[in-house]
Order: sequence, then C-alpha cells, then structure tokens
Amino acid sequence: MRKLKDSRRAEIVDAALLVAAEQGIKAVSMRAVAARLGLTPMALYGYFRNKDELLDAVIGRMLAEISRPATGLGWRETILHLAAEVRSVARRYPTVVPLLFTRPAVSPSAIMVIDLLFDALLRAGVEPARVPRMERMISTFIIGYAISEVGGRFSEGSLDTRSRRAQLHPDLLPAHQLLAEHLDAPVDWDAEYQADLDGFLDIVAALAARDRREPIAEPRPSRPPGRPDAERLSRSSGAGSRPDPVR
Amino acid sequence: MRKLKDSRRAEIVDAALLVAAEQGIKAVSMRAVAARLGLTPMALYGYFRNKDELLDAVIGRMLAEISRPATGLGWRETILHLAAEVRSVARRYPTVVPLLFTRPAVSPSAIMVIDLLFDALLRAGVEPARVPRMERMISTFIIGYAISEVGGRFSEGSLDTRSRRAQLHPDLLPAHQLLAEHLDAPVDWDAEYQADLDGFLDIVAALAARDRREPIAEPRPSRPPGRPDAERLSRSSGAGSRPDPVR
DNA sequence: ACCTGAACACCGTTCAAGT
DNA sequence: ACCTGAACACCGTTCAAGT
Repeated sequence: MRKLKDSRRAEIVDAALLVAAEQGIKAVSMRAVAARLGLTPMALYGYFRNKDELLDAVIGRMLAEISRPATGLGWRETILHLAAEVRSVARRYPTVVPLLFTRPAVSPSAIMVIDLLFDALLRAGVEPARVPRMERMISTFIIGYAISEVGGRFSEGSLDTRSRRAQLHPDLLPAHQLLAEHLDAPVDWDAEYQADLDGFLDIVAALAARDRREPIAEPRPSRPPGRPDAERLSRSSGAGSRPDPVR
Repeated sequence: MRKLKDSRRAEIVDAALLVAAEQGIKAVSMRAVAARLGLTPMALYGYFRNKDELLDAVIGRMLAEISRPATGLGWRETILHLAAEVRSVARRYPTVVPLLFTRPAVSPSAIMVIDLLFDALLRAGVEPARVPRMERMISTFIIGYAISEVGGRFSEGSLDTRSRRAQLHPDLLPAHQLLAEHLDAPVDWDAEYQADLDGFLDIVAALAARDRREPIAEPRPSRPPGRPDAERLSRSSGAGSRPDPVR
C-alpha cells in the first residue's frame, strides 16, 4: 500500500479533482474516477483505503494550488495574499470547498498554509500564546466566507426580500421590513470580503500593540497607518469618514 | 402536491432528522426515512420533489429548535443567546450542521433567526445600510465556528504538533516549531467562542457609536461598559488586563 | 388523495483471482 | 506489484398502477 507508485496516486487525485470541477462533487465516485483513467474501480483501493481518504487527498490537492506569498512581503500582505488565494481556489472548485469545513486540516498543504499564517501573526507582534486562536478565527472567517459565497448561503434565495415575504407573514419579520431597501441592493462581494478582512487585520494590529511586542515596522499601503481599530469593517458600506470613537 | 397533509410532511422531516442524529447524515436515504415510517420510498415523493428538498426541510427543522430570545433582552444578550442556541443545536445534530453552509438560508426558521439578528443590530444602533453585512459577518463566524468544532476541522489531527511534524519535515514548518508549546495546550472551546464573539460585539458597539445613532442604553453585564474595542478577543488567553491601546 | 411495485441506472466495498 | 471480475448490499428516481 505505502509503496505503490506515487505518480499513480497523484494521477488518481488529479482525476478526482477534475471530475469534481467538471461535474460537481456528487459525481466524484470511485467508479467515475477510475473510468477517467481507464481503470477498474477496484484499482483505486490499492492507493486509498476508501472514498473518504481519496476526498481528503482531493482537498490537499486543491489547497496545493495556493501559491506561497513572495518572500519579503509584510505580515499584513501575507495574510491578504493567502486570503485572496483561498478565494480564487474556492471559485475554481466551488463544489469541493465545503469539504474544507467537513474534514480536519491534515493534508501537508493545509498545514503549510497554517504555518504561513502563524508566521505572519508572529511577525505582526501577536503574543505567541494568542497566535493559534487568532489563526483559528481568521481562517474560520476566510473559509466560512468563501464557502458561503460559492455555496449559495448568501445567494439570491437568502437575500431577496420579496421571496422571504412570500414565505412568511410580513409581521413576523419586522426587521426585514425596516431594512427592505437595503436588502435588495446589489452586493460587491469582493469589496465586502476585503473590508471585513481588513477589519480583522486592524484588530490583529491592535492586539499586537497591546501585547507590547514591537510590531514589525510596516506601513499600510492602502491608507495612512496608525489607526488599528475596527473602522475598516464599515468601509464599503457607504458611510463617509467620520471621527473615530475608539481612538 | 401542495395540499398533502402537512402533518405527514412534518412526520417525514422528523424521521429524517432522527436518522441523521442517530446514524449520521450519510444514513439519511429516502429508503431509510421511509422505512422508519413504515412507508415505501416512493411515498416521500408526494411531499418532496427530491432528496435535496427533503434535506432543506431538515435544516429548517433543526433551526426551528432555536428558541426565541426572551423579550426585553438587550441587543447584546439577544445575539449571545442566538449564538449559544446555534452552538447547542450544532452539538445536538453534528452531522447536519455542515449543510448550513451548503444550502441557502431559505427556510422560515432560518429567516426568522436572521430577522432577530437584524433587529438586534438595529437596536445596537448600527446604521441600517450596514446591518446586512454585519449580519453576514457575525453569522459566518457563528456557523463557521460551530461547524469547525463539531466537524473536526479543529480536532486533534489539526492541532497536534507531533502528528504534523511526522508528516512534514520540521524545517518546512518554522512557525509550528516556534509555537510548539502552545499548540499542544488544551483548548477551552466554550471560552474561546465566547471571547471571540464578545470581541465581535465590541466592534458592533464601536461601529454603532461611530454611526452616531444613539445606542440603546444597555450596560454590559459581564464587565464595566464603555470600552467598545477589540480587547475581548484576547480575553481567555491568559494575558492580564493591560492598558488599552485603542482608547 | 395517498400510496405501492417493479424497474433503471447507479453507488462503495469485499473477496478471490489473475499476471 | 498492480490490476481485474463477479458479487453484495445498497442508492435516487421514473413510470405505471392500485385503492
């Protein structure tokens, strides 16, 4: 089992990812993957104990498409890079992404991404004891948002006020009525994602400062530095810049 | 189709949820659900167009177990209540929860929960235009964290440094090496969830203040009011209380 | 109005066998 | 070392029929 040719194993995983990309995750059957390689289903069991193990490998293969951040990038740009990569991978393989939340992050590529996040947070000056949970929060947000977007949790069905009202008596949804005009507005997902993530990173910066570790000197490229607070969370929602209450 | 007895429909959904709770989501087949009711699989197709539609109803049924927050609760307690309810539902039906991220939130119970969140954010004083995305961020975190915990993304496989090192050459994981002592420490998930969520709510409060809408007077029960910042994010990680850099 | 029976085109996986 | 064939116990869903 362990010494079957690795190249064959890779071929199988590639085939599975292709099937997923082309026909959805439901189409990824041992039989379909084997057929794509001109094999019998049973051939795969020489390389994977069962289908779950194959799917774990598919997740790893997908995450392996995340490119390493360029060396010399600051901690903030590193995280933004990784977040953008996750997003682009999610769009490339939308039906595979939900598996990320379903299986533990055990593949080498997943662990390497986590290591890069750890490293970035340490460079940000976050206290080491706090780094692991900070990483969990950030990656929960990044993955959660990616899945929600491609998986349809944010899609029309959930946004359209009219279809909601059609299902429930309006009186049961008072807040929806108050927000009606804002619920049907088109959403710029890229901007929202970017702004929310920026907000997170401002918090990271604030925590790092609080930890009294010298944050790596690193100007924020997109706006003047020195305002490590939650302001970014509101950026793309149309409010003008107002005095900042937390500083 | 539309006028088949609603009670029968509910029986079917209940049966499906029971099968899921007892034998996992994979065991929820049209055949198994039907058998539990003494029916033929084909009987279900009178009530649901297909299996996906049944699963959507199962999600709705699960969310219907979320209890309404008591009237008179403040916005903050309302959100904390809902978050705690999602968490407890997730533990009750761990294998069903991942479906939350897979299907749009279209069931009446999902919409009602969202309406309660909208209402809480409005009462917090958040500008209406900003409420929908604030809701998306909060519920992404709440659901994402719930799934990660029950679904195993945070489980041993992903936390144990030793097993990671066994897979990859240590030199490839420099940050893991630096953090080794903190990675094997036991995690109090409840405390982490609570603290992170508190951090979010501090941000909400800060944004509301910035929006210049009068926040509903509402003392924070768990600590002195008036510090709407990111501090809570670090609460349970062992750092003593230090001067707050953002205020 | 509600349900069944038979059939079709699929699954994952085991076991034994082939080269 | 690598793969196949046959078989088992399952799937979701369609169609026609029953009461």
